[in-house]
Amino acid sequence: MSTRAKIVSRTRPRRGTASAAETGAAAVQSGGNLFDPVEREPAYMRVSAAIEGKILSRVLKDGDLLPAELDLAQQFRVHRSTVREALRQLENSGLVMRPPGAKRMVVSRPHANKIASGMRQALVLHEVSFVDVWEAMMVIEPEVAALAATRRTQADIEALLRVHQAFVAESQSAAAVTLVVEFFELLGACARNKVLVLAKHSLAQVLAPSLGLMIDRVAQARSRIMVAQQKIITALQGKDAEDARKWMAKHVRDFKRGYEVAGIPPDAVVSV
Amino acid sequence: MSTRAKIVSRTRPRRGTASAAETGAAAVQSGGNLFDPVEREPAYMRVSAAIEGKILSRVLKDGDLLPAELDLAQQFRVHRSTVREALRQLENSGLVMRPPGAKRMVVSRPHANKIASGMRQALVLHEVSFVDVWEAMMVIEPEVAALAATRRTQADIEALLRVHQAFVAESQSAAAVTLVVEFFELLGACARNKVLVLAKHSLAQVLAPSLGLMIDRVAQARSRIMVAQQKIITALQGKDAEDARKWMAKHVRDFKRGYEVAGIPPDAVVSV
DNA sequence: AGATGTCCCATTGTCGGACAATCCGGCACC
DNA sequence: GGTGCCGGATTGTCCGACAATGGGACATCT
Repeated sequence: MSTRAKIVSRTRPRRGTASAAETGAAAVQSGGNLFDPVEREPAYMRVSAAIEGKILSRVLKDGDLLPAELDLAQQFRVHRSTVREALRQLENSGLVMRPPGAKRMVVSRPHANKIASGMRQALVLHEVSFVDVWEAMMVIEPEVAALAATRRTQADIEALLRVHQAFVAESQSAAAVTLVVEFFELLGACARNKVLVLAKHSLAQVLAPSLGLMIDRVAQARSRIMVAQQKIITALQGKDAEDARKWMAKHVRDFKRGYEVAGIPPDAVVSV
Repeated sequence: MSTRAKIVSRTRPRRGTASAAETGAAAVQSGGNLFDPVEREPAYMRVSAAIEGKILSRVLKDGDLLPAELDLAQQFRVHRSTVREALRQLENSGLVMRPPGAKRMVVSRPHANKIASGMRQALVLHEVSFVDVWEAMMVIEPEVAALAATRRTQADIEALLRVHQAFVAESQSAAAVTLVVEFFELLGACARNKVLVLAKHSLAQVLAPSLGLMIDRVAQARSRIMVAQQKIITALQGKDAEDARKWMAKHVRDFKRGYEVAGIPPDAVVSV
């Protein structure tokens, strides 16, 4: 035994590291390796996985509030610090959150924003270029517009009109970009498809900063955006999917032209 | 002062709670509220934000290894537990990871898998239905196929052929689903667009489980998949974007038919 | 009654310190 | 060259402590 074992030699059970070799069957199949790598998973992982499991299987529902840290620590037979590390993971992935100015944490469904910011991080770090994002928009947005045309309600139209008019009014201010993005978001909502909304949302997030730059530099950008929005709304109003698709495609294509005119190289990577 | 202040009244600076009221300007604009909510952000948040910043701004590059926990603790003037909580956040978001069997953590770009699993969680918790996912595939996959047709290399074709043949050979086994998914992934790679690959990847992940179910239940599913893959490969080989798009659309449409035949209700929500 | 102050407790955020397990590099030994 | 042992570095986990805050319950003031 090491000489470093000072005074006390507390035989602590080392809870996190023992139980290996669980998948006894099918050992001699994976590429000739007789043994699988022994699995050593830290306790904080297991704790967070356990809680995550309860959430995903809806034993813990949206809005429920989690037991206190000490409570959890006792249930898992683990120290509070360990529980806290697990909680930080869950908090980060958006599965639990703390309403501002509250102590206990509550279970929550990750909001689109959470996913989008993760996506943005990934894209930034993978040095994705502007054309990549644009291409994705070119694929998704027109189809979303077409879907929106068939599913929009009257309330949708009115909301879109409000945002459009706000853009017309404030097209010179710095809020213009926000309004353009909001128009896209709203249009996504009309399509009534959560998956596409999520994807769109991320794209918009990533694009927004450079979009602002472009709008500032290109004189006719604002008027072209106005026209496109107008045409799209009209198409939605007439439930004309084909027109909606067409105008949205034109709208998105304009972005690229705008970037060219603004002198932003198309392979510029998106950044924070 | 509370009677609970035992013996020692360590005047600890309470690092996390002080510096409020930083945005002095523009106080009287947000809906008539004179004051912004005072910002109390826990120290572990600040630490993780600080490290995240260094990563996103590439001061810490992919592959660099992070300073030791104690080191960080000293730099941030904070306890090691606090640093560890911050690290758990970064680890969870995929910005740092630990190569199996190493001590120090290394900076890493979040892999597509990481994002996809976050996306999957979100979709599950938002009770997204199968049609939603399918609709998204209907939008994305054909366009990706078209892009792939114009950009594929000879190596791509060969890789696709290998997977296709593996599917033909093993189409009866349980590995069949994996191979179908892999075909999609590979096709995405041909399109040379990271954004679309990311989106596709998530969709495939979400769809895979129920897809397995469907293939097992529907007799002619396998042969239809074979034909579609064959046609798609041929289209890619001839760089025929239009054909690629058309066959992929057919391929994806088949999935829905398969679900109908298999008796899986189209509005069944995806699950873990 | 309603507003306000007081006291206590539960819970979180943070800290200091401790130890075992493990990885890694070096060094003697065969 | 391979092998085994040693010590430093670092992580995983624990223990225990305390301040700050939120939330009640309750008394008090008007």
